[in-house]
Amino acid sequence: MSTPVRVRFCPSPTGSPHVGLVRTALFNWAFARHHGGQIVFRMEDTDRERSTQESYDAILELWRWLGLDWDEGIEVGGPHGPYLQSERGDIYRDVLSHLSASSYTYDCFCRNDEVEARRKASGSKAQGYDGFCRDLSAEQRAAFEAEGRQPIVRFRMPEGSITWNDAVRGEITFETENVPDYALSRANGDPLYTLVNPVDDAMMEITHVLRGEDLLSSTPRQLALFEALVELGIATSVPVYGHLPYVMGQGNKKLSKRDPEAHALAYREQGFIPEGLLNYLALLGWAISGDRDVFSMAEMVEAFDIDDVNPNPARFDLKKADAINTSQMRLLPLDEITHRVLPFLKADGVVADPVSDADAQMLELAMPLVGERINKLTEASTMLGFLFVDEADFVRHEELDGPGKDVVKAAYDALAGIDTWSTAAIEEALRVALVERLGLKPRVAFGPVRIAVTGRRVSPPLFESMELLGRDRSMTRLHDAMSEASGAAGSD
RNA sequence: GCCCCCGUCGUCUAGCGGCCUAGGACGUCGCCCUCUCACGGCGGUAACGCCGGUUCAAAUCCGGUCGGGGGUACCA
Repeated sequence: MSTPVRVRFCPSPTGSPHVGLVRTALFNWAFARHHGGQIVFRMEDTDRERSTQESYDAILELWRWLGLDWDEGIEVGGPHGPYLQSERGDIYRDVLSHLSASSYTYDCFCRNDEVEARRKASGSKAQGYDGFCRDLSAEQRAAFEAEGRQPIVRFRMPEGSITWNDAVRGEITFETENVPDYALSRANGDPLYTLVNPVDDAMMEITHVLRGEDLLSSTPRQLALFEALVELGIATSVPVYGHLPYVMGQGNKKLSKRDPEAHALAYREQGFIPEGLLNYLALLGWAISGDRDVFSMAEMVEAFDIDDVNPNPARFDLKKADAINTSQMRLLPLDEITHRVLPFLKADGVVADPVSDADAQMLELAMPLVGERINKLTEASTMLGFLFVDEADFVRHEELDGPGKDVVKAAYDALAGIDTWSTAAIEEALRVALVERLGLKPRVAFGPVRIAVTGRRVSPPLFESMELLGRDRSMTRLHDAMSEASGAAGSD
């Protein structure tokens, strides 16, 4: 048996969580679960300026909604804590001192403008730090300190080349001459991502680092640091790195926080179900097979592996996301849909919170009519609202024209005479009166009636709706509609 | 500039040397079903960036080229 897999979620709590972040988490999750491994959740909040509690909360909320669970870390604890980087300062300082004692790092006193000036003077076209402070003499150092300068700590990149076998891209090599010495800490002593990310991966015994392609070019320096950590006994081994493709927006730019479709939590608000979002996101860079794209997370876990991931960037396509969500909705049993739709109905004021017995009863009767008709949870409110509203608050969202009013009148008259108020009886009466007697096409016949009774052009099936609404309320609405219509049509 | 990544229908992808006159899905177009909507059914549209090479055989391997993207921070 090989080493058990350990992966991590390590978001920075800055801003609203991005769908790309979720995709990365999903692949890590599926990978770990597929291999029976473990997932560590830590928060990378070393950027005090940008980290916020709101973002932190939003991320956890999102993960829970999606069902991306973890085994160790934030809120569940574990043997490698704390899992909040802002609480690991002592650890980083300690690592830094070990690194420094073994000359893996050096203090750098340079200011940016000085580096810039030197580059200009030398005519070099290279970017990045020039290594000026690599081998400072005691005198030079003393002089800088006398000026009151505070040094930052830089990692001393080794000579030669660095190669790794990327889990999604295969072998990648960088010459270290193209990788400048880089900063591990700020002048004020605060550790930077470049330090804390590999250090935590080492100490938390992460075996596979699956992350966004945007971090690919920082991998050689992390690998170099890792070698140092191994030498120092801080890390036991170097993890496998795999760089997942970008999630792109419109055009050729990566999906930015400014794009509305980038915000993962917005999908919940729009009525997506987790199964739908996750399923769609899984398709961005991975496929379960050549002829299928709707699947459960259990199926994904069963089938997923990292070397099947496609390295090309994927464009986020909202239309397809919608379609996948619809397919997942169709897979839910009716009572589950009802259960999930309820919070939306409450939020929209369609039903009271808590739900009254009468509303609960109506809902149970009405859901079969809309369960297969809605593609998002939010659609239930507009579709069902007419059944729950008080007559005094009922509004028709569509106008009825003169002919429409006549149809409603005919419908009213036809329904006034029926004995039993049932779907079949209502349909029979209306068909005879409107289609047969008046010779109307069905859509012309039932359209005005639908508007009169439900207030909308689009509704659940009409006859069933009327049965549920009941005779009195249906007749009242028909009556109101034809009266109002005649009044409104009078001037035409 | 330098370094790195990527390159199959409009989009997401299947394909890992012959099963490919390239398959599926979304989109789109047409038709059917139909009391609206949604669903569903049928059919059409549309791609291996380009040039060389390897091979009996290349979308699949290699090289180049072009194109796109990313990095080049005391951000992550």
